[in-house]
Amino acid sequence: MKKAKDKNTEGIILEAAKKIFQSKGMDGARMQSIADEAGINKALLHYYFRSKQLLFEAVFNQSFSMLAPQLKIILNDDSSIEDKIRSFTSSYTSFMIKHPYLPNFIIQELNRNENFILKLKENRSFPNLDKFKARVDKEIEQKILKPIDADQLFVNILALNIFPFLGKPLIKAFTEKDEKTYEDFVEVRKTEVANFIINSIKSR
Amino acid sequence: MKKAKDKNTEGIILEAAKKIFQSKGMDGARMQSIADEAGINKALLHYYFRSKQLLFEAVFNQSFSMLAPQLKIILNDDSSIEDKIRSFTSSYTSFMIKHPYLPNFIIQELNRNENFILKLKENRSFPNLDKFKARVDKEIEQKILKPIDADQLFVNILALNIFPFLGKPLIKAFTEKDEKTYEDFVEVRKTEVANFIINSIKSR
DNA sequence: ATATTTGTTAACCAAATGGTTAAACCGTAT
DNA sequence: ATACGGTTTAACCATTTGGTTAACAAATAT
Repeated sequence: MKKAKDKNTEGIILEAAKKIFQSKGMDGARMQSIADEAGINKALLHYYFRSKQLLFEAVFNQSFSMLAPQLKIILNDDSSIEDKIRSFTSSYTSFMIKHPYLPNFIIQELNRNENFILKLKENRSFPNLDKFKARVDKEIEQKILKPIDADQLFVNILALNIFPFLGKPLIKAFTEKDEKTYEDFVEVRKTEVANFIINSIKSR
Repeated sequence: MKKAKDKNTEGIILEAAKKIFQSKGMDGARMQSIADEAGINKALLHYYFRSKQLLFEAVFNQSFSMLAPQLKIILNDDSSIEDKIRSFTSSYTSFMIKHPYLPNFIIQELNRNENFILKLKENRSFPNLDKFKARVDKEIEQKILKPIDADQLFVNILALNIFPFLGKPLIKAFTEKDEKTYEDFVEVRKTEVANFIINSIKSR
């Protein structure tokens, strides 16, 4: 369970906290569970991170910042919209297969605390749609794409990629898939979702 | 705050519990808050619903069963896939505008307790995809639709419709919309999402 | 009218929970 | 070796929380 170099207590705590917070959420997580998971005394949590709230924020910020590199693919890359969509869809899905709790965690906590996202927007290099929008509009003008609002397209791309991880229990039940079948189903989406989107927006 | 006929305490409790549970979740909700919201003594909650868990389940089941009529549009209707998609997209979005907490609540609690959905699957008339699948396959054979896996299509439809409510804070931040602009954005989706899907799957 | 059942409340309780404290531990510089 | 700094722990604390109890109120039956 412990990471690379031993005795990096702060890192061990963060790792344990990430695991507990991501699966139980802020309200459901217990400081004692995090301490147990990290194999340390509960007081140490407070020694390193003062309060549950601050520990949570550390975990949340770290989790959220894992998304940025993914979004860069679609937002700050110079390739065509079609290429952006294909590479984002494939890369994002691969990434989330490795971090299945991440989407639900982020979405949930953002909904729990509306003004949480405001902090994020100020501080870090928050994702910006301008370049993406410009490219969409350009390709529409060039008749490569059919007319579509860039925001709508962006939300569609996110929706199709993220939802399978958010709604997994629901989808598994509706489509009567077991764990293995569901994994295959998601794997297929790496290419199918891109085709689905491009089919819809490309001029012919 | 009180509903129609006064003195229906059980109903008042359920209404209050729905409000609190939907906005705070199972873990974040406090029995005292629910009692306050209902304007009654906390002990009455236990008098009518024994425990927090049972009260929660009552709320959850009621909330979940609100979805069934919506899904019927797409699953058990005899119209064409195109018509199903158009009417579902419009009707579902209208419905969720009126119940904005519902999607996040359901998704969140299903993720929190995986075997929760098993109970649902047994008891009630759980949504079934068979008819939808048959119709998709039929229309593919008739060359009305391009080949597509019905499960994938179904998930795409859900994703595009539900995600704007799940990811609202995220989307608002990314696309820099305020509350009003976001409402308009969602309103537009009632038709745009249907067009987007149909564009993608229809043969020409 | 009166007994009985149903509904409602204030006060209380035990367990859980986030957080604190004071002492112990341990590596390192003196 | 010893004093000193940061690190770690066991024990503790105050508050919160879900849940209970016993008494009271209000219908309903007799």
